[in-house]
Amino acid sequence: MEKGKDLSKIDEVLSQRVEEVLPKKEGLKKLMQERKIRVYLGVDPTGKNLHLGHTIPLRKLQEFADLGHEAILVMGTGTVLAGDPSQRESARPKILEKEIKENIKTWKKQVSNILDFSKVKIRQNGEWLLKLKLKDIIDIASNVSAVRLFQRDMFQKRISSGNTVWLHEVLYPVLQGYDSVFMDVDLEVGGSDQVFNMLVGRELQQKIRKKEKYVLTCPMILGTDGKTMSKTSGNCIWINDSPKDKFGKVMSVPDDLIISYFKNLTNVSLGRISQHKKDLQTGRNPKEVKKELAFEIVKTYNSQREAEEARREFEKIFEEKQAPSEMAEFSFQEKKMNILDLLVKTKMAFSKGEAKRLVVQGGVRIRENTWTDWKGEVELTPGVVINVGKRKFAKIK
RNA sequence: GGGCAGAUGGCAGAGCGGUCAAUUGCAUCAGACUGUAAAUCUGACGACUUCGGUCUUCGGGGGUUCAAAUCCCUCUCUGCCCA
Repeated sequence: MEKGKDLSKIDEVLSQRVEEVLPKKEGLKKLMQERKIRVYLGVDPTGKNLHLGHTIPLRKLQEFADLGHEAILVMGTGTVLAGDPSQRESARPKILEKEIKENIKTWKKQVSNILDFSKVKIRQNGEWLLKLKLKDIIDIASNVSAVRLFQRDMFQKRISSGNTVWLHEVLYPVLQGYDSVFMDVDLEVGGSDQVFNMLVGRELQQKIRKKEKYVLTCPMILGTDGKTMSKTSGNCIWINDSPKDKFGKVMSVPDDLIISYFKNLTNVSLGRISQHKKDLQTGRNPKEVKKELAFEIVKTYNSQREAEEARREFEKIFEEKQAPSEMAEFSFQEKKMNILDLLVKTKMAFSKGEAKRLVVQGGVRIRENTWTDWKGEVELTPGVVINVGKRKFAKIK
């Protein structure tokens, strides 16, 4: 049997890392057995970086491609101009064309570890959205109820708190929905925050082309502080983060997210994950499980080798409290220097005031001994290691 | 077109003539503790300083006053409501 039509494979793709399939999983399953389907994932190039949450639908898209279906990644060069209002308490700031181009460039690089571009096509929806004439837009819009667009949670919240909703924001789902029609897709995948937008596309497809479009939503991942991962809250683990940072950030994630991270962000088998779950319940040190998670994540998004290095560094610095193997080095003409000046010059403090604070609070160590005299002079012998807090290190050359 | 509200430190948001370098929350940083960069607790959080202080900050400009984030004028910007 062709692997694309293997029922158990189809089942797997439609259930693992999937929140729900609308309107019904059965119909899509049947369709996938009958023929090659066209599936797409849309992303708006709003920022420079992608975080781990974005990887879930991206990987899902690749899975469809691997089964031999036609997968398209759409860069929202048209929709980004309207700005997706989903989960937004205020309108997005306008974006410049230059930024859009740069974002697309860096995004391609970032997803290249996840998507196989020989199987996944990339398109830009500006290609068709920006060519629409007023008449086209009116035609499309006549298929969507304005009341429905306004009923969205976020809009209601804004209205009741005295904020406004802009017309272009209301238009957003309509534009995104038209992507489905233009490309004539059978399925759209996206994060569960996208259900509304994706369903508008389904409705348009039904009304304009008289065809069914399925919608598959992926779970959203929570960030390092246990709240929804989002740029503005600064709780993201970025694809671009260095292996060391990624490892550390995963270690700082709340314990009860461990299993969900395993499921959604790694390739670890379900059997192994349920073993981890049992271990956690029976009192195994969550730190150990989390270290394994961090290792897996770095391995998935970077490489096995980098994962091993990151783990070693982590153990060294935080468990054995040793200095990292690599640190910034500084060389000076002077033989001695005031501790405050030294901290500022080695960029471990932004100002002398901050440097003083760090010294007084006992956060500064020189040669592993806490240095408390903020008026003191430090001898700049080569090889001396200065560290501030747990994470900042510098060495005299 | 009419009416009204507002602009304060990274963000949110108090203050409404002196005791304001500016309450508080979040974020951040350090310390203690720990299993982690978790949680919790403690402290810090404009700059400079001979550690006594000094200087620059509350949208821009001007003014009143011994004294202004706070009052007046003006400019710029933003939001809401009605039409």
